[in-house]
Parts: sequence; structure tokens; C-alpha cells
Amino acid sequence: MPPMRYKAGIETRDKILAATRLLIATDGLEGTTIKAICNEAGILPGSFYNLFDSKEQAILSVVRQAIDAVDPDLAHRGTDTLADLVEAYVRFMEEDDNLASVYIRIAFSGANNSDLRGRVLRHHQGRVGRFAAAMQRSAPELTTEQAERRAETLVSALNGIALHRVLDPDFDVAWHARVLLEDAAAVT
Amino acid sequence: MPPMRYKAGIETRDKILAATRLLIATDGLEGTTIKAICNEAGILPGSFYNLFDSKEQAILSVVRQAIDAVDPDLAHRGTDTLADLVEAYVRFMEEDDNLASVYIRIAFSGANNSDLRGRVLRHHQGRVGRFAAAMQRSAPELTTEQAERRAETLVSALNGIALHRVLDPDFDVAWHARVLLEDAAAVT
DNA sequence: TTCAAATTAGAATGGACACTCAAATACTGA
DNA sequence: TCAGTATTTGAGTGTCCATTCTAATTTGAA
Repeated sequence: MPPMRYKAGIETRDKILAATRLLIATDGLEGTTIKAICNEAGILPGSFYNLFDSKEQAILSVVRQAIDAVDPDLAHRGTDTLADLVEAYVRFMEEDDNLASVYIRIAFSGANNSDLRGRVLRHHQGRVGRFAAAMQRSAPELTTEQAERRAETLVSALNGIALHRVLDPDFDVAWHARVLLEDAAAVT
Repeated sequence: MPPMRYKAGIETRDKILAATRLLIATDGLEGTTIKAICNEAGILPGSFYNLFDSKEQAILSVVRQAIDAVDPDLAHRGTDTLADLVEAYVRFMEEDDNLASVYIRIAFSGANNSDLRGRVLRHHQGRVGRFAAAMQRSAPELTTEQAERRAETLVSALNGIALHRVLDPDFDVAWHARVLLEDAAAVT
């Protein structure tokens, strides 16, 4: 595995990642074979293995992209409202179409693979934490544990919405997400 | 494929279905191989193919069981409240553990297979319809379309909860489902 | 008890898959 | 231009999978 010194290698690597991303998003993990990736990228298996040690490695790269894209670092400021967080998720799903499908498909299809599972679970924890913090900011009477639990409800429900959209591209994510948000807000 | 006249055949068939159900629930579709099924059922491939035409057929049988179990025919009376429907779903998930996991895993992992996809989608439609009807019963000011949309939100969100539980068996489905229900009820 | 049919055993087949490798070609710094 | 390394090629390897087949065994009705 020579270390990509020439332009051609970098371009091929990008083509491979784009192909992998597209395939996971549209066909799921089981449809994402080396042959399919090479086909989509317009290369041959030898080239793939010149740049990646394994299929797993390419998939992990794409998953990392997806996880990074779910909540942009805006959220780190610690001043976002719940509405901001939900809106960011909705925007991600609408704009970063394929990456969003990757995120959802991996979170649940690939849940048996230990590497992927760990990565996704850790990310989910952080995500719930951020939602909980935002809830407490707007409703300080909630204990941390109460906020965590309600945040878990909301995040899981949002994932359900996102999941539905993977199956039905016309599903109006923005509308349904807003309903969940408003319902939750009306109570707290 | 001789037509199961003897007791032994029926027992073997049951063992195969139980093994398939367990494997889909715990390992997902990709872990459900003929070898694994035979292993779990304590038989050999020859016996499997004496009773089923294909692996697909066994899986479809299990999926049919799961779909039938999601909402027992109680719901057909057309007098259920939203709370009844949610409670029935929660009970299904808590009592029929493996079948519930099968339902969720198939709905999303197997979403590429045309046969499974059609079956699951059709079932989902009916399910949303029943939730919408219950909503309209308790809030007659809603138009049919409004009720349908809100029902879709709730059912998707519930599926998100159910999905989370497949990944984390300790997830408190009943509690989170109740939160969703109450939040939705508080608004309408 | 007997016999035809049901059931099981278990090796064998063919295809798809992830991955390897040696040879050919393309690139770029000197 | 040229040498040396990056990159591509495409056929090949071994493994695992679903499925098939034939011979053996078991069943139960008469």
C-alpha cells in the first residue's frame, strides 16, 4: 500500500469513497460489494486494494464522514436551543442526503459489527447529552436525569423519522420533526 | 418437497422456524445462514430443503408471524383509543421479544428485498390508518389528512423507540412510548 | 409385519465474495 | 529524457454460501 504521492491516487481514493457512500445509501451494506464499488468508481479491484487495506476500512471512512456531518461543530458552543439542534438534524438530512442515509443505515443495519457499533453508540451518547443540555437550559426545573431521559425519547423518535425517510424519500422530515419538537416543548 | 404427513416433519418445521426467528432477532438477516439455522435447529441442510423450497421462504414465514403479532385483531373493533394502540405495541415488544426484533430488523434491514419490502410497507399503511382513526375519534376537529399525518409522526417515532430497544435491550420502551403518547395528546 | 412414502444424512456443486499478485503502464522529480 | 516509484490491470485464490442429490433410515397405514 504505497502512500498516495500522485494526484491520480488521491482522485481514485475520492472516487472510491464517493462510490461507497452512494452504494451504502441506496443499496445498504449488503449491496456494497467490492465489485459494485469498483464498478461505480470505474476502477478495478487491484486499484481498490492499492489504496485501502480492506472493504471494512473504506466503509469505516464513509461512516466517519457521516458521523462528523450529523451535527456540525456549531453545536459545541453550548448555547443551542432544542430547536436549533433539531433544525440542524433536519438540514443535514435534507442537504446531505446520501450521508444521512449512510448514518441511519449503519446505525441499525451494521449494528452487529463491533467496530461500527462502538463508534455509532458513542456518538449517540454525545448527541443525547447535547439535547439534554439544551432542554435543561430552557427548562431549568428538570433534573439532569429527567432531561437525559426525555432527550433520549426525542432523539430516538427523530431517528425513527429519519429512518422512515430512508425507505420513503418523499417523507417530509422537516414537518414531522417539527411536530415532535413542538409536542415535546408544549409539555416541558 | 413432500407434504409433511408425519409428526416428525411438523416438529422439524417448527424447529426450523424457531431457529430462524431467534437468529434474525439476535444476529440480523446477514447472520441468518442455512448452516446457522440448521445448527440451531439440530438438523442438516437436507432436512431443511425437504421442508422449505428456499431460505427466503422460511424467512417470509417468520416475517408473517411477526407482522401478525404486531397488532392483534383486537384493534379491528375500531373502538380503540390511541392509548390502547400504543399500549398494545408496547406489550408486543415486551412480551414477544424475538418477534418484535424480527419485525423491526426486517422493516429496515430487509428494505431492499422487494417481497419483504412490499409486505412491510402494506402493513405499515394499515397501522398508520388505525392510529389516525383513533386520533380522529378523540379529536373530531382534525381532518382525515391531518390525522393521517400526525399518526405517521407517532408511528415513526414509536418505531424509532422500538429500534433503539433492538440495540439496547435495557431501553425502557414503555416509558418512552408513554412520553410520546402524552406529548402528542397534550397538543391535539 | 410389510411396504411405499416421508424424512434424514451428508457429501457435492456452482456461484459470489473478499482479497492477492505479477506484470504493464503512467507519473513526476531530477 | 530517464529512472524509479505510484498506480492500474485483470486473472487467480480460497472461503463461504445456498442449494441439490443419492443413499440410508424411519414412519405409519393396511
